[in-house]
Amino acid sequence: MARPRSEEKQIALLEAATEVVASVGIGAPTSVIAKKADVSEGTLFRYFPTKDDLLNELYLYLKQDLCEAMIEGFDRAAPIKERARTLWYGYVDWGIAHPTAKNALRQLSVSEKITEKTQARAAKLFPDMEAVAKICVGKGLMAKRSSAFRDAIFMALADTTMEFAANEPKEAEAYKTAGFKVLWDGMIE
Amino acid sequence: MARPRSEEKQIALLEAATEVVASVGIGAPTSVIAKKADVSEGTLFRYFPTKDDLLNELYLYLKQDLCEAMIEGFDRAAPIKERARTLWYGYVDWGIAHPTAKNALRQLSVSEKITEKTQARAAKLFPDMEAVAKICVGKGLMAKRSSAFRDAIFMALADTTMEFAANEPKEAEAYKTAGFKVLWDGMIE
Amino acid sequence: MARPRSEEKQIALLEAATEVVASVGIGAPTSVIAKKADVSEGTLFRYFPTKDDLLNELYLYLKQDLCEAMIEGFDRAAPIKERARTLWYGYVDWGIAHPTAKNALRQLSVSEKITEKTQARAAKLFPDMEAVAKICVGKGLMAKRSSAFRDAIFMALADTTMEFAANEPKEAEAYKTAGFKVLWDGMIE
Amino acid sequence: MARPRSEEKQIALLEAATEVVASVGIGAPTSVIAKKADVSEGTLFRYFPTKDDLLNELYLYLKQDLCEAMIEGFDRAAPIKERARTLWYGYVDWGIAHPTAKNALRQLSVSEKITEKTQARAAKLFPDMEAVAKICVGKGLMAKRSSAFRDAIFMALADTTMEFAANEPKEAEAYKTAGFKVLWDGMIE
DNA sequence: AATGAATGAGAATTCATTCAT
DNA sequence: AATGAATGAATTCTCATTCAT
Repeated sequence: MARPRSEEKQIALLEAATEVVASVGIGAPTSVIAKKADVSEGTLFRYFPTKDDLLNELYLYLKQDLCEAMIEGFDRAAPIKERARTLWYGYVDWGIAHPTAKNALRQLSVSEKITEKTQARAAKLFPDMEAVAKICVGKGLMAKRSSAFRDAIFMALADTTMEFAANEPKEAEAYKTAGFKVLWDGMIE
Repeated sequence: MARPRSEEKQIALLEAATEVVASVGIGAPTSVIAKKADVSEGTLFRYFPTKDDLLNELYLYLKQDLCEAMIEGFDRAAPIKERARTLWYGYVDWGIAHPTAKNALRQLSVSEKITEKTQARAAKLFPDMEAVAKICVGKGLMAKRSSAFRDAIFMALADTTMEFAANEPKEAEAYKTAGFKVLWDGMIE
Repeated sequence: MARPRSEEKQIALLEAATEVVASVGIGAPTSVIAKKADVSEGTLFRYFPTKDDLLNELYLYLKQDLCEAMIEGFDRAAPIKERARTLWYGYVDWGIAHPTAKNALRQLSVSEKITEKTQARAAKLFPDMEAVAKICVGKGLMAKRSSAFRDAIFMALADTTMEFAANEPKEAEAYKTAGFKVLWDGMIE
Repeated sequence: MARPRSEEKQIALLEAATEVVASVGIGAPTSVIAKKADVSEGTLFRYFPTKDDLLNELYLYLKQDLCEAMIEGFDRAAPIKERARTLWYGYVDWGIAHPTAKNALRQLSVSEKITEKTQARAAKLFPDMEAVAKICVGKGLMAKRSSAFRDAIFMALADTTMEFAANEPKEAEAYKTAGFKVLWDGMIE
């Protein structure tokens, strides 16, 4: 990936892509993204040599943001349930606060365009979570499953929860509580 | 009098579409689908006037199959946990047995192409599940949430479970058990 | 051209074609014409081996109708101006009475699909007119021009006249009178 | 900064379209037009977003050319018959000199593709004609008809005349004289 | 470095015509 | 003879990417 100077433009492109991908999906034309970023069609390809590159970078960019939101306020010294709850709320609240980002992320996640490599890089963005999850659910039936499975369950529950919370804002708090209960009671023996 | 329209071809098209959508996603070219179904491009449009129509029909076709698999062996008289388990295994096992179908269904589910109308028709395919789910989790915290939320949680967990079970067939049984535990312990108070 | 039995169907097809061509133009799908004629798609091609054949036959069919309308009430013994007027009103009134037929005819006339041969056959449909026109304008400047030119002028004026008369029915009579005046005063020295 | 959009190409496309539309009609494939203009298919759609847009622009382009030819040499101070004759010859001679343009214009005129808006824009191209026509035939029977009718008669006669003049170049002058006579004697009381 | 014009390989869809029934 | 399902070439239009300026 060439590294042309203006980081500003790079971010403008990623933000534009977030919006367009969220609303139109992976099939979003690069020209539309460029226009929304206030950048010429050609310039997009100076920052991201390929549309697929753009999508992969976008995936990382969004994951990054999400992860930062999740660790915020995380206290290694807190009791285990508290730590789990912090992560849970960090995740769910981020999704509610950034619906387009969340939607774009979902579109990217199911698309075949995100490479293994990108997924690997994404995992490294948040090594803490790995560790935390391990500690959180070190006992019980789940302990024997891979951490990937636990993460996936966590996310599946959180995704569902944020979806409903976003749709019915008045019930948001209730959904979040209910979702966390499923997670906790289900995963801890 | 003329050659009768063959259901065979319609199914060939749906099966072909399943495979192609599973591997390429919603953007799958109709030409590829037609070729895989061993049918001319024009014929595809005789059976499905529009690509979107094809996708919507495919969604119903797959949901239908899934639902049949789920109710199989369902016994209204069985104890509640047994009924839940039947549905759970029906769902998860179908996904493991038909990975491309399951994948295609996921692609369709997140795409904006599936109309409200289609979703309504799909819901009618499986009224039992509604009822069952209501009975299963009539108590506890979840009782206060909408049944849609419970369904969504069910599916989210099952999707995740089948994903892992399909990837590591040797561990399949363990994943299924673990997944069901999360569902049951999490949802029942 | 094969001559399958039912003349009824042949006419149904021509009538259907008239309507469809009038409203959609030469590009009208044969399938639409067949459906409007209450005949199968394949059958159309038993009556007219080719779409172009259908269009050419349609041209003749409409011209025939028009010509019959024109000669009606024609009196060889009447004074020359009267004869011209009869033709004029025959033509213009036909156009007003059968707007779709007239429109279809116009579409066909400008299309490149009508062959020389068809045009020749059309000319023979109405040999009288030839003769009449010759007599009508045997003197003056026009006498030296080809009869084809006179016919064309006649039709150009009549087409224009019927167009306006059809659009403003209340003024129809006035347009017809005005149009005939141009023809007569212009062509007779 | 980037390559400027070349008016040259736009004109090449319009000229190509003129030829192709003249010979094949409105159904002319955009691919053929693009190739004849020595431009890629994609480029055609950069200059004219839609085939219909191309056709409408072509209509204006040709009308423009025709109108310029008509006003050339027009002298407001000349006697009325002279003014009418100038327009007449301007029109007819243009048609004879540019047979393909004339033919394309006819095809466009009868097609349903030319919008009201385009027709309005075309009318503005040549406000003089309106005025002149009014003066020319301010008296007599025609005075009571709408100017649109007079214009239409003018054009119908001129179209017919140029058709014949173009086909028999040796007789061109005679046809033009004869045609003008019909116009003049017919329209002036 | 940035621009946006140019490209051409597809994409979805239509339709005249053929052919099995 | 009639039907209408099947075909596939042709059509309009889109879009990622390249390249002249």
